[in-house]
Amino acid sequence: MKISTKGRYGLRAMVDLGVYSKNEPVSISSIAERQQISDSYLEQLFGKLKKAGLVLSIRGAQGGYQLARKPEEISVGDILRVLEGDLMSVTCGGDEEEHSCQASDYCVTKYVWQKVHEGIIAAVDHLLLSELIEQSKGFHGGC
Amino acid sequence: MKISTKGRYGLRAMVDLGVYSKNEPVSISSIAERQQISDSYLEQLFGKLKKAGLVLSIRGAQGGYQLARKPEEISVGDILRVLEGDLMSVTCGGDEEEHSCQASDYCVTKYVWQKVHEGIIAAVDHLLLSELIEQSKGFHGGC
DNA sequence: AGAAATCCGAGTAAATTAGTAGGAGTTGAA
DNA sequence: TTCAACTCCTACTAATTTACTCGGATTTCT
Repeated sequence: MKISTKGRYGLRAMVDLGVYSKNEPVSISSIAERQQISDSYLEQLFGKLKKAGLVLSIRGAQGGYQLARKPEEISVGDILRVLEGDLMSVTCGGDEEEHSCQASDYCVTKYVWQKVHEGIIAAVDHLLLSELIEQSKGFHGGC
Repeated sequence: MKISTKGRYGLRAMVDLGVYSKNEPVSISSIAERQQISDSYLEQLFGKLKKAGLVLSIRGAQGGYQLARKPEEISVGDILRVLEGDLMSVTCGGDEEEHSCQASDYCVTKYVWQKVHEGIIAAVDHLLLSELIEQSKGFHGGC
């Protein structure tokens, strides 16, 4: 079980965006260069982040992206949910309701996934982008 | 982010094994039938569980598997770690140490994965197989 | 002897992930 | 007013991982 590059790259990119945001928007290519991520792949991620309302875009030359909210109002969970989909599916069998436990909404392993889900959510929803940005500023960028 | 069939099937199988353990060993084929999982796939999973010391095997006719420890001494985390590998890799870049953060053992996103990891571990290590077995007995098997 | 089981490793099909490519539309500035 | 720097969008492909299957060897009870 691990987080995909979407989540990893996206989170780094959002931190980068926070760190390098002045008054002007930040371009994807500058983030990509600093973070050593492919331009076109990052584009895709920002498409999702924009659609989810976490960033704003300014088109055209000298355009780029900005955080849509203050970084203390964006949690790591917000970001990861957009990029990773559900952080932990809670269904028992697979993605959909299974024949073997259709009637009862109870099921042993579902209980387990529920607990794991709660653990993850508690962690990521209490971590704010602002914290990461501050830390990152102190520590000279990096991965 | 989700748990693969290895983890899901394996957990169900371990609960099943606990529920149906009397004095005799329980065969893979019987578990597979009750849980609607392919025999040969389950075999693989039990291979891992055995190697990890969570189950014992008895070979030959009328052979099968038994829990290696009392179910209250086996946590869900024990099982999932065996079947899923690390529950959450904590490295920042990918699987290995990356050039971009080799020197400092600090890195912003690594901090995030660490927190997520702690959340997951806290959840699964406090859930005991015995609890699931008891619940499952009450609720007529199922997924 | 023979059936019922574990054991073991190789092979494969399907799904997902990761990343590319190409081009259309937008805008600021020379 | 043209050009370059951007976002935006969608389709495609390569690589990796997952989810199995298959065949056979070995062990052991009856």
